[in-house]
Amino acid sequence: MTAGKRVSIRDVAALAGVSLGTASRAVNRSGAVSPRLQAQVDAAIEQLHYRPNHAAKTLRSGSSATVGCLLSDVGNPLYGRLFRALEHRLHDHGYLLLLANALNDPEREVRALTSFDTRGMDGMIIAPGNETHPDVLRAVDSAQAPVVVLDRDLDVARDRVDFGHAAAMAEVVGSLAALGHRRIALVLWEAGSRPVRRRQDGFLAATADAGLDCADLVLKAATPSSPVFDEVGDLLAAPDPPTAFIAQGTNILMTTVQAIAEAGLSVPGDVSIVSIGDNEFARAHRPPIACLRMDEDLLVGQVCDLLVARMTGGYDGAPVTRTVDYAFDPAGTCGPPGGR
Amino acid sequence: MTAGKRVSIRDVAALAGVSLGTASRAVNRSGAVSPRLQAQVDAAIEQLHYRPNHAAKTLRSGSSATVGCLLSDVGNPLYGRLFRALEHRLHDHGYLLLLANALNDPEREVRALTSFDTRGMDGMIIAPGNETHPDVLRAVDSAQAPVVVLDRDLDVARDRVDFGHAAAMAEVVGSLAALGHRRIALVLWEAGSRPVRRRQDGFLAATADAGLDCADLVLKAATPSSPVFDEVGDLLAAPDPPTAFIAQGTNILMTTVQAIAEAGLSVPGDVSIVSIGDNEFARAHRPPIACLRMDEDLLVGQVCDLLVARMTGGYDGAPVTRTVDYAFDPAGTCGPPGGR
DNA sequence: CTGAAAGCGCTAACAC
DNA sequence: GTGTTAGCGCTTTCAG
Repeated sequence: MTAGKRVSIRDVAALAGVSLGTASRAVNRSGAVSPRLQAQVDAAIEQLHYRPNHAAKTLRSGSSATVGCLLSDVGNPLYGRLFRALEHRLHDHGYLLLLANALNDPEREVRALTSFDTRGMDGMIIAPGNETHPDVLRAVDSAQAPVVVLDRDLDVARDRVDFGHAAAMAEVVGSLAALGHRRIALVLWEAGSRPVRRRQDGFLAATADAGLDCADLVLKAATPSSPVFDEVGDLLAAPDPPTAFIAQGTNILMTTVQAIAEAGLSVPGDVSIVSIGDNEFARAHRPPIACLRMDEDLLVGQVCDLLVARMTGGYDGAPVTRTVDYAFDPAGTCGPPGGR
Repeated sequence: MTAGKRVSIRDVAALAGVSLGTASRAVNRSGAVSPRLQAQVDAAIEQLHYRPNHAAKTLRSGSSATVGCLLSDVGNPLYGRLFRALEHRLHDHGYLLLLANALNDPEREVRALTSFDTRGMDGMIIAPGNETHPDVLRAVDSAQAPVVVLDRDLDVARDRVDFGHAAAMAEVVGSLAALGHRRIALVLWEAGSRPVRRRQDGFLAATADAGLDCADLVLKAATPSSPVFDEVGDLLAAPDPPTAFIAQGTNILMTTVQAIAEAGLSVPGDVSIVSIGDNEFARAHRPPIACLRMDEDLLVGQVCDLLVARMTGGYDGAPVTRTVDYAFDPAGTCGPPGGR
């Protein structure tokens, strides 16, 4: 709203009666400046309402103090919370976060990646939905800045932070099997990406290990927001129905719970249920639904440590992969299979 | 990952055998360039993998092609979806969106605002939680770029887009009263900000207009994620209990529904329920919960039209305020009060 | 239609 | 400690 010409560091230097260089050093508190001159500069800044021009700084210094974040959709609370945590953490290191929702569209993913590159991001945190699309791979590969790939199987030489999906499935299945369950269902959504793939593989391996045959109990919804009401109902009405459900995502979890209730079954009396990931619904449910929990701080810490080390030159060796595991507490909605 | 010096437009010009100016015009398709030279430049771009440097462009041209977005929390799906829609729309106009979550902390809000200013945002879309904090007001007021304030009562001379909360409450209350309800409860969370304030005021006005006295039926949770299970239960157990609930936000809605079920009441047989805002839970519920719906496209359209007009100089008159109304369909969970 | 030249605001050498 | 100077890569007059 304030009119008039934009004030530059030159104006500050002039008003403070110092040189350009000293003004710059004073503004950024880089290099040593005598207390007197520092005070004069501070006063001038205050008086003129001086704000450094970020574009000029970026151009000259080569660093934008910005990290690009490519996610499929912050409309999904999981990603929303992740972004918020990343932002918080990176802010402490002096970085701002630029967010791009690519909605799993390869074109948008490429566009976001090149945009990050063009804008001179100091680093990128990415979880593209298209793990094998050549254009996406090329864009990731040719990025100038360090990249951390988040739980995706991209065939590029980049740092990664993966979720321990298989271990999590093993733990849940083991826990349910120990309670006496022999028919366990896994309900997730159809997607080509790592999390779903690994969960399914892990589930099949874990059930096989436990001597169970549950391959017919893997249910796939078309999208994360497709209701699975009818499918779960059918499963429960079929001969030899599941006595436990592992459900991924809020919507699938909700419609699974609805279908169980509709079938006249109680939780956990008749049927046990486990949510992959924590969410509001699981917490609000009575009793609270047993969850595979991801420690957000731990996750974000791993990602940021890796990225910051690269950005600050603290590490420039071969790409590394870190795995972050889920924690599981069967309390609440897991119990012995009901006597039906 | 590619090593070597960053390629500049100079390199492109040199390889294409044209001058700097022509290269720039060709790259941006600004000004007229002969087809022959255009082709040569295009070839050089391709060959060198040239990417324009955004900082330099911004510095020189004075426009960053970026819009700053200040929200309280994208972890809240409502805001997540809003951001996604804004991003989509503004992208069509050539802008990228920078997101800052301020979590209703005035310090972070000021920081985000000055950060936007420093970085030369072409525009800002803001919904600060602190509507009266002097530092926040000053920061909003002194921003260089056009600002659209989203559903907040900020005392600054800026464009605004407000939600029609009072009209929405009038419609819902009218609809419930017409069904025969005389005891209607409003459950929301304690916050100083416009949406809650306007809803409460609108509700009280609408119930008074309908000749109802429901002032004792306004329930406030401490935070959007505080369960209201017990409070709703108490309300239902009290003499002259409500026969209808209007609930704001997923978590409050869920715990309200839980409490109703726990009290042995059915929806909508005994008790009617309306959700302020659409969400996954409301959709997954059987029957689907009646919602006050905000047309996201309409909302985002209003915001972006206003902002884009300002940014492109299409409008520079006095600040304007637009109101976007909710749509309400009582189907699903609204019916006549139950015979208890 | 094309080329030459100026400079956006800042930092980082380099001298003093 | 402080001042001077040279650009970072780009757009944009201004001549031709």
